[in-house]
Amino acid sequence: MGWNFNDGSPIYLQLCAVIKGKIASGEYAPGSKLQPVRDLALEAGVNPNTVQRAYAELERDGLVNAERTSGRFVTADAEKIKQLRGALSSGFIGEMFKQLQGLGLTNEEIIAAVQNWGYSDK
Amino acid sequence: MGWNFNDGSPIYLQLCAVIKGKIASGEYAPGSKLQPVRDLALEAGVNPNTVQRAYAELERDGLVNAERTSGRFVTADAEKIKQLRGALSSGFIGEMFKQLQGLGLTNEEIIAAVQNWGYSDK
Amino acid sequence: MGWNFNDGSPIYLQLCAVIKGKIASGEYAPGSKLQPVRDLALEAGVNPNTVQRAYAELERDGLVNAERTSGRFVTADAEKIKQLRGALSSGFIGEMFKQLQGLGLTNEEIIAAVQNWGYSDK
Amino acid sequence: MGWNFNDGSPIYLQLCAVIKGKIASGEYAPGSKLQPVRDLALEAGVNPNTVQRAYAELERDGLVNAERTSGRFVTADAEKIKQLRGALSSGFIGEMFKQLQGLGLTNEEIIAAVQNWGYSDK
DNA sequence: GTGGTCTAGACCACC
DNA sequence: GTGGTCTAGACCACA
Repeated sequence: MGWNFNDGSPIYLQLCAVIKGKIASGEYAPGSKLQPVRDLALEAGVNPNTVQRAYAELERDGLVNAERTSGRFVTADAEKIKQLRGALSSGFIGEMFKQLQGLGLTNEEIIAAVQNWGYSDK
Repeated sequence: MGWNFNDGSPIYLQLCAVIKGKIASGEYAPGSKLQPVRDLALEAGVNPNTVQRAYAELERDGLVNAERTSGRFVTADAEKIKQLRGALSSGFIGEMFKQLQGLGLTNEEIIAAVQNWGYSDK
Repeated sequence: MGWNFNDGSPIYLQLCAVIKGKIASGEYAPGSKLQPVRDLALEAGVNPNTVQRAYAELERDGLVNAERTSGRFVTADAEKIKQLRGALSSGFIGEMFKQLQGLGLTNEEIIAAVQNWGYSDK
Repeated sequence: MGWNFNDGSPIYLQLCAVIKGKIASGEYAPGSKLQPVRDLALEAGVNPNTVQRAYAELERDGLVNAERTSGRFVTADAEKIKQLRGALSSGFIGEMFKQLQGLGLTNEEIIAAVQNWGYSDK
């Protein structure tokens, strides 16, 4: 897997974002165990402290729970995950609206274009 | 204007993208003069050759025309600009679909979410 | 091989033209590997960037494909090469017509002269 | 008029070629007076000796005659001019055949292509 | 070792 | 002063 961090924002936030995506999509199943800090740090080529910080962030959001002796686990709370999905979706949709509004399209035009795309295209 | 280049992709392509956006949105009006290569290079803090390359790319796309001694100008061809808007819109929309499909949403759910977002507005 | 650049037009375009000729004639077979940028630069006595630019031009035309780590290859698309042959032929023929029309010959006279030349052979 | 000399061959030969073209096409009418050496040298931005040499070459070919006191004149011999036209035409046609043969076309294919071009195209 | 990008700085043609 | 081209040399990603 390619862990690339090159967009200028803090690496720990980029890590968070990627992990959130995997949780939201189910790639990291509810209740499953996350990689140990050191493993992920090695795999991603970053400092373990950076991973620690990312995990802490996710913990604060209630998306992962730390079990002192056995590692960290994705929350089993389906509601939490559903909320996360909603938040991420909202973010992507909002970003799209922002861009298209910047091009001068109205919300109505945007919605029409999205419908068009979604029904006709792959 | 903030010219930030920090996302890992080639600078000349990022320059292209930004300028395309400005042309598509009308911020750079059809037929108007673009900044001279050296000026933009100075302003963006990059080498003039890099700007040259970006402009050359846009010229190949037919979005700008170089007039040997007087500078470069945004195309006055409204059709070209319309096509550009379409292409950019499509790109943003497609990106959103890709992200949301990655989260496990169907196209129908995506469209519904977009409608929701667009009508309640941000 | 003699790489001479002395006709006033940009070197990278002359490079393009020569290489196109070799591709069209089959001297560079479809799918075969092109010389690495640095090799050709050395052989032709020009800067590697100039060769790079020529190759990029050919790539944009779809005549060569770059494989990141293993080099550039002539397209294996026979149709592309056939089109190239057509374009080059057309160019040479058009040039001849232009010259002979400039001498005051009609198209009919030109065609007759060409037939004459072609059958008696040189 | 743009007198450009940048193809690597001796300038006096390039001058000859251009002047021959003008004589053959009738732009320089039979019997008409040629520009004085110094005028042409000035206009073309070359050394008068170079023009002198070009004129001498044309004189040797019998295409211009020097009248010691009044200047040089295009030959009035229609046959000479006709021959010149033939020679130039032959040269252009031969060049085209060479190029297209180099692309792998047979003489028959070349003739067919020329007919095609001459009848259909502009 | 391959292609790809970037910089720094030069020269040219044009007007 | 404008765009266009070229050189020299550097660094990066990839494998």
